[in-house]
Amino acid sequence: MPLETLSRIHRPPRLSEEVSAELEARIQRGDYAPGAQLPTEKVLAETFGVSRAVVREAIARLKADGLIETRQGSGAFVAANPKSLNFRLAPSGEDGLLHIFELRTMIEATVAELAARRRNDDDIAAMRDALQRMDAALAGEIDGSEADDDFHLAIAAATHNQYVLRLAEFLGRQFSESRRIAWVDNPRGMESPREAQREHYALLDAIAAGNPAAARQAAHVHLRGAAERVGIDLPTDLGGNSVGK
Amino acid sequence: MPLETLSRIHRPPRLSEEVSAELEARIQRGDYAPGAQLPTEKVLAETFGVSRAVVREAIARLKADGLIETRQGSGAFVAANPKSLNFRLAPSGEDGLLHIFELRTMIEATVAELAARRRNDDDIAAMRDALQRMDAALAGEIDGSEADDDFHLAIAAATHNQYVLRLAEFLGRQFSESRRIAWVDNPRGMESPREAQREHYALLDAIAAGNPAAARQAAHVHLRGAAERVGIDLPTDLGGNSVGK
DNA sequence: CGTAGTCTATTGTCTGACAACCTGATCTAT
DNA sequence: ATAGATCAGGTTGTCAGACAATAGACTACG
Repeated sequence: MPLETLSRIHRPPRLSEEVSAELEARIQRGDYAPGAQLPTEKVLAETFGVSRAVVREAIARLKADGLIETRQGSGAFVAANPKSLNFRLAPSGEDGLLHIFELRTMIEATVAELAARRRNDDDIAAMRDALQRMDAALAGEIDGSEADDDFHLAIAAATHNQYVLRLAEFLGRQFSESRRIAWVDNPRGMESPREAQREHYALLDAIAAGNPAAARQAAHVHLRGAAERVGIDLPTDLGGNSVGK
Repeated sequence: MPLETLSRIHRPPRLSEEVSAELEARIQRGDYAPGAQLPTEKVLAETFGVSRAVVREAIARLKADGLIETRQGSGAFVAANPKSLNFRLAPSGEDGLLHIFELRTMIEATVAELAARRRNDDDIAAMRDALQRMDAALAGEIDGSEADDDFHLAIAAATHNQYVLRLAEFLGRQFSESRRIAWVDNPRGMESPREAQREHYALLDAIAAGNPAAARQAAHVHLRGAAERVGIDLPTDLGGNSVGK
């Protein structure tokens, strides 16, 4: 058995993926300028030595990513704006984590405020359930991060706006990534989840009471606390803190 | 030319898109549980009454989105975590556009508030430049949407938070999509860009003056105006409107 | 009981063809 | 001569059928 076979174990050949990767590289490299027309599928197939079906799948993938768009009868074109089409949060630079916490604070405070105005009994029940599962996790010393996510998603769901919920889901995934990073940098922060849980209940109470200002404030307190637990001091100019004054 | 042709202008039929949308709906609805095996391409093709090539393209798209994964010789399976891994804004349902405007209002108001606290002279100059280019576009009856985007991005940049800026860029692209859809549904909205421009200058003034509450308020007024111009009445519970009281 | 070989089902790829559509050139009528 | 209609070629979208590559199950044999 040649070594090549072994290497293929974790690198199974997918022609369409190779083609789409090559095309993406050419676009990012600027070989095909934004708005320019790509070679025809026929030409691309001959260029890469594959069938037109493979080229079509590769193009379909790039089309799904928003990098190119096709017009029947006309051709395929590089998207006008091939900037960062994917939104990923990778903490980079001195203020990376700080800026991520700022963003999260802004979003969650606004979401909490709206949730306080629109929540119904079912929404509150979902939040309370998540927190109780987190209590159980706390008592059993097991992982409660999933219940934590569920709590924040329940708040977003309480806005009764599908796009707010989807943005919260999207950002939640990105944040859980940075949360892991913050955790390895400062494991101490994970030792005081009970403090976070108190803040969670304060936030729940404000939303349940239908007090938008208090909900916004509680979200700020929680996020500020979460930031401090990983050694970050949030600036005071994010708004919301002055609401209670 | 039949009316049907006109309606197709903003609803071109794409079989693969219909199939992928239907499959995605079924997955989100839970018809296919996470980790479960999908019907074979052959079966799906017969079910939808299309060719296998169409089904393959639909699957390729969902695969690119991370919703499903395929194994040659085995089958296609729903991803273990079939939440919306990608964040797309496609207005769907009765309140689609309304909810999108709500989200945009929440984000932009918060961003404007922070920008009012952190902007420096360069930031203000960038905003003013974008608005002046929009004035020129207005006078020449040409497209000013790019300058519009630049203005909103300049506000996001004034927060001096890289992630806020990137989120604004990301959402801006998604919004420009829905803006086109809103435009074909209600072209009248584009006939009063001067009104929007006045709101822009009010927003700029508030940010330049360093007045966070006024900036938040101005952002709300602007977004409410933009929504009204396409025939949407935003609810009054989004916050911000009570700041001035 | 276990193992190797076989067999079948499924996805990946190829080929060829036709349909739908766009673009530009040509033609025609005013 | 100009504007609109018509036509031809090219491009993407879709279809149909076939074979290759792979995975899983089944069977026969030791």
